[in-house]
Amino acid sequence: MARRPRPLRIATWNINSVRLRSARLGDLAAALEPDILCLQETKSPDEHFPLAEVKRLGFRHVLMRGMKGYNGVAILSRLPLAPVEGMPDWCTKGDCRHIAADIDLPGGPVRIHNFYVPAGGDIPDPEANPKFRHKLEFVEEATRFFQAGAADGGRTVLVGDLNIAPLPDDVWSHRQLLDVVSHTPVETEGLTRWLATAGGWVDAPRVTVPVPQKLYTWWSYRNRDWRLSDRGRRLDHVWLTPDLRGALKDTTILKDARDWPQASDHVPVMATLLI
DNA sequence: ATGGTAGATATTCTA
Repeated sequence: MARRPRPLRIATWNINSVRLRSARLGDLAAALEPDILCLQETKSPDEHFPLAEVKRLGFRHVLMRGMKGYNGVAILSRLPLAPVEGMPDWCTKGDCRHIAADIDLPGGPVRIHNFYVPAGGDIPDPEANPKFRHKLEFVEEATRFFQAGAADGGRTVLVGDLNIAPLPDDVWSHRQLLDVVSHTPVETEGLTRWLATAGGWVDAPRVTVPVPQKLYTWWSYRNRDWRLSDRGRRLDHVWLTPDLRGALKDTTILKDARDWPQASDHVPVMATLLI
């Protein structure tokens, strides 16, 4: 008798300070009911992470990698997690931009990679701008990591703020953003090479909302009225290894979160798998 | 063409 597949909801959110916005985690949990929630830009050393609050919300299993002031990632889970050890120190900077875990599930584990790719500064020139060079090198290193077989075990979900909007319909104006960091050809081509690793990742939100529909996950703080101007970009991603393509049931982009009190400039993205 | 806002931290960096 075949086991009945059950929904597994995996969400990602650049929270832009977990200490400032810990109360919004309850709003997110109520709205999306994720089983797994991956955070980026927690901006908190691990000893100051609001762990008790997160556990009260039902995320009893938490892995984090934080530092003072910047960066920081975490995986919150209702299901048991096993940390994946021995991951690279990306660009040898020790700067808390990646954490990985195995979720214990019937039929075997599902591996989660949670990434926070460098934003890259303002000037899209790797010679003039070390932050942009770091971004390109980070994406190349991640590409080599998966080319070398890091997801060959299958059943892998890669999420995070990748800080690149790869497709023309992932930005409000393809033409006007071609020389803006996050949508330059050198970045989108780099992300496309990363996407082609692991046998070809499935870009989950683009399965349920195909091009040429516009799809954004981030709206700048520097707009008078983000909804009216709608100058968004799709910077936050959920990718699946090909063996999970058939399990993909739906995706959700929680646009309403951009209007929450003290909103993050990113909104949560979730994939529902039947697994 | 420019500057606009937000967060952590410390008087500036990152986004």
